[in-house]
Amino acid sequence: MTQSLNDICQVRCIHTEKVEKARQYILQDEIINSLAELFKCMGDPTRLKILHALQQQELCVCDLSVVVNSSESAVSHQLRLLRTQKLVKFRRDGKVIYYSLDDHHIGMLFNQALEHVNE
Amino acid sequence: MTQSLNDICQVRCIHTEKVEKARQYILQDEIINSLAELFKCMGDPTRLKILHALQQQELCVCDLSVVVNSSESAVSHQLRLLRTQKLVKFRRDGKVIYYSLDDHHIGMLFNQALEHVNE
DNA sequence: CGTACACCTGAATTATTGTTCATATGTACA
DNA sequence: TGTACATATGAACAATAATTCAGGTGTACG
Repeated sequence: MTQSLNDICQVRCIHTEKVEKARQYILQDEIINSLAELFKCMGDPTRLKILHALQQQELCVCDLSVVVNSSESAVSHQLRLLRTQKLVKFRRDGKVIYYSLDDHHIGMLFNQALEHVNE
Repeated sequence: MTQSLNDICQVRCIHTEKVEKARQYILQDEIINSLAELFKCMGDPTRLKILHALQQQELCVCDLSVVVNSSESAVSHQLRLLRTQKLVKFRRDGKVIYYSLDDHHIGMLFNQALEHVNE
């Protein structure tokens, strides 16, 4: 798991104690990667617009493409990503597929980020 | 600002009322782009590791590169990005430059995201 | 059935991004 | 002033990602 002090490269490291302290605080790569995936998902204007629109109400692909001003194909591709990351869910009603947010944390992340931006 | 119903492409749009409602909810592109920039910043494992380490304590570039297991140059490049986005700040002490988080929202975003991942 | 329509998918293309390497700053200290 | 060291930077390269285009599902309804 956590490497000991002895394993730390002594050449580059300046503050050995601080580095050791930081090492014990490190998150597993698996967790870091999941977090990065999540943030990456929200790091694209088109996807953000989609998520924000879905925060208000469920929408079909067709409507979404109009609202976010992108092609249906592009929106569909992005929705697949968002689906994979469990950010959105969908229900089928005949030919139409309605998308909605899958997790209330997304909205909170969105608002939290807004506070950072508005400073 | 907000376009009226008449401006909506009637061909692609299915649910006119829902689309109109969504249009009134739309955020300015400027805001969306700022948000996307912020999330994009947090959408990379190396940068996330950096941010997480800085959540605990301030660290110099040298230490950071050891902690996140990346080259000093790579870390320096990433830090510049984080600096530009006002996610981290720094202070100089002789030859050494110490970095720390610039905004408490970052930590909250981090924790909020963790909750989404842990489900 | 077969046509229409909402949506999905894969390949291709172009744009963006992360890292490396070589070199440049800037500070301390002899 | 000159050397050492911490950090920054620019160019180059490889990897990733967003969009478009051309077709492929799946459902409804005549």
